[in-house]
Amino acid sequence: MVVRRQSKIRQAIYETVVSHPVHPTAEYVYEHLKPRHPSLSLGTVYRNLGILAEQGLIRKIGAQGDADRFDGNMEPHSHVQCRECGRLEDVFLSYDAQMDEKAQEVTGFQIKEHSVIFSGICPQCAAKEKTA
Amino acid sequence: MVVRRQSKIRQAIYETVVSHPVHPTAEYVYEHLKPRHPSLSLGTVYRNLGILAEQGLIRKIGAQGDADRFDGNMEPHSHVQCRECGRLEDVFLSYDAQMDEKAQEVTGFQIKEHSVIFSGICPQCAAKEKTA
DNA sequence: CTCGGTGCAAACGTTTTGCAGAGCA
DNA sequence: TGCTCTGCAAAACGTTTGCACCGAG
Repeated sequence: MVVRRQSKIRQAIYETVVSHPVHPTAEYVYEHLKPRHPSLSLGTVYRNLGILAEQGLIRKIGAQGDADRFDGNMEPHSHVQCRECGRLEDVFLSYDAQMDEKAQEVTGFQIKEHSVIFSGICPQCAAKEKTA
Repeated sequence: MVVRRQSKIRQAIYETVVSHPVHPTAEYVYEHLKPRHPSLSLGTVYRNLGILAEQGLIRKIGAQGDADRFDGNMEPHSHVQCRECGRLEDVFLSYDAQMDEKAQEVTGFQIKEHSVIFSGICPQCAAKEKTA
């Protein structure tokens, strides 16, 4: 597992994650690619998502919910998750490096980075609640 | 499942989470209580952790790793997680409510709160790395 | 030709759930 | 007594892994 070869499937998986701003799960990527790659197996999707994340080409998001979700946008940014429907979206706010310094002082850890997840209600679910 | 009764086991589970600042998993709580409550079952631990979280008495932490972890400290605070050993600790920094306002403007979500997770290397693992 | 990648299926660890019986109010 | 809670076991769910074959370099 040292020198990686180029595989069509891995490329396709990568492109799926990058071009789908919904922050897909492995299952989602699998379902998306299955029609054009009928022989694709779910294990391969998991393996490649892991490899891509390890190589720093995509990122695994630590969100609430059952399945891991992936993000193809590597610019530092945060996420919002809807409490009702689980929808996960990007939030572009400037990265506050001072927080890392403060946390380092307080904890004694060598802080590398931080991630922020906002939690709330998305516009669609807010509209539904008014109806109900 | 509407009116809750008081059960000794739920009380014991709650106290375990509150008094163990390691942010225990369900498994941890189970192992901790098993000696004094030999009939305890893991399913009951999961059920009660879910109930306690739903009631706002404890909090489920969205950290990296296999098993869910719980926190009995309900004051708003953040967490650091060690990349090496997975250790999870509290970080007390003042809550920045302005971030919620900004995120609300940017996303259109009704933001209720945000959580911050720092990632880095804990002092113990940093020491080990020097040795290696 | 070699070694990494893939498909398949079995296995794993975590969490949920259906059920019958126990226990709190 | 009525309804919740518990223990148990099975199963659901997401994810990982062993293996034999396939395919890129």
